[in-house]
Amino acid sequence: MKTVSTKQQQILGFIRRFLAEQDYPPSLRDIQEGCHISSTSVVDYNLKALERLGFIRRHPEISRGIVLNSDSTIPLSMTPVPIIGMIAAGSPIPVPTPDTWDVSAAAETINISRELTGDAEGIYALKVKGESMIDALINDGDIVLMQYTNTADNGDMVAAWLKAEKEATLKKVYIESDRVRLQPANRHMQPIYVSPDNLEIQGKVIGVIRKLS
Amino acid sequence: MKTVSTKQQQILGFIRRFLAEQDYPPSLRDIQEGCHISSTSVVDYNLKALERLGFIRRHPEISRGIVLNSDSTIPLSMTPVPIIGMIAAGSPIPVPTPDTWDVSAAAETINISRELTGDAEGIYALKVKGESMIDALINDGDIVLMQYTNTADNGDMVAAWLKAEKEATLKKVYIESDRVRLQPANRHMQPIYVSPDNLEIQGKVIGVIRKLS
DNA sequence: TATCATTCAGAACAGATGTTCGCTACCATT
DNA sequence: AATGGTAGCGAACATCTGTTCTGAATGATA
Repeated sequence: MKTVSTKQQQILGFIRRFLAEQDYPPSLRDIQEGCHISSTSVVDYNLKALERLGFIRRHPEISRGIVLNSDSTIPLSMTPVPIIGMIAAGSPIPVPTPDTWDVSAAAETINISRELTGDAEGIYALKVKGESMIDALINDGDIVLMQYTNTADNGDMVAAWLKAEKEATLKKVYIESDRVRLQPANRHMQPIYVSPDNLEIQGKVIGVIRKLS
Repeated sequence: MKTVSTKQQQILGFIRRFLAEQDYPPSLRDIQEGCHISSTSVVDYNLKALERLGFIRRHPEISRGIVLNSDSTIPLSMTPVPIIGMIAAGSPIPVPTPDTWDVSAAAETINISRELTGDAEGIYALKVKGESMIDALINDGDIVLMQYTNTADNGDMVAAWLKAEKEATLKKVYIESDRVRLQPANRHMQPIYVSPDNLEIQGKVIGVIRKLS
């Protein structure tokens, strides 16, 4: 393993935050809890990796003997984004809570270049389950980058929940006089029309990532 | 006890140094060794005092959970000086070693305002024993502030060791053609003359402190 | 499928570390 | 001399904390 994994980035970020807040370094168990890691051995394992990669220095047998190396800053060009759950046609869309913002609280994260995320807050990701989003040009296994919002401008691609149909979908929204047009990204497919009352916008899609092998 | 004792200043200084060097706070035992304190309980005792006085914050039951408060800097106007021994007419003058420079290594220290010490390094103190220095206007129990040096300029008050007489004395030195004049601070008293070979200058007197109750 | 490296889980261990307690020493005051 | 507060000593204790070990998933590779 030559590159720093997302878990290691979480740990690194946690140490940095802990240091800023407490003014003393965290213990393994502090990191364990803070990053929701199951065992101290896993923390140790990853800290060793981080040390090997030169991000931190450790003082053996000394409590809280973790020192951040000056160059341990995660490149600003990348930012970890929490993957807060799955999105599928038939199941409710996971909604981020203030807690899930925290990268260290997420079970899974993905590193996104700043070019995609910008500087915005409230970025999270959903993993697409099933092929129901095909008409949005989104396939099974894709990662959808979301920006938290309750509203949307015309033309925005959003994650929408259709209350009556109990269906999640990714579409472009166009607000028309008394109804909302949900337009598939695939221009050859037909839009659907829903009443504003039936629509719940769960977030704005700001990107899609497809990892093929 | 409303004021911070010299031992507490030592501890404070040690914590600051340790933090600067290691980037993580010291344990009680680190402080114990670093300040040559006999028991961790004494460290704990003084840390509690320091916390009460607002110099530090402590996180109970957390290893190295010591945080310096921002205002915990020892006032620059004061600097602790090690008292490395006694000076008496008939006994050799204690000579400072590189080890004794360290305030935290000294058995006793005294806080001196910077007006007296200046910014110089190699400052130490001697406690005067006996009344043999009366002619230097120095009494029993006075503290003599010394600056480490082997040489002296004309007119400097020095701690001198007369080899032949096996005598320690505090006098002003004036180098004359082939001899050295040792002039008492008290102008009414007569100088003595010694050969340069018979003279060992142990340090320059830069101040005298007399504590009268 | 078989194999190997990576990552993790869980537990146990040993050492590091903060806390506490009874006792002593010193010093100023009564 | 008696007293009380401050400071220190030394040891014991409980917890915190880094380390280690065995075994199990997991994924990539052949």
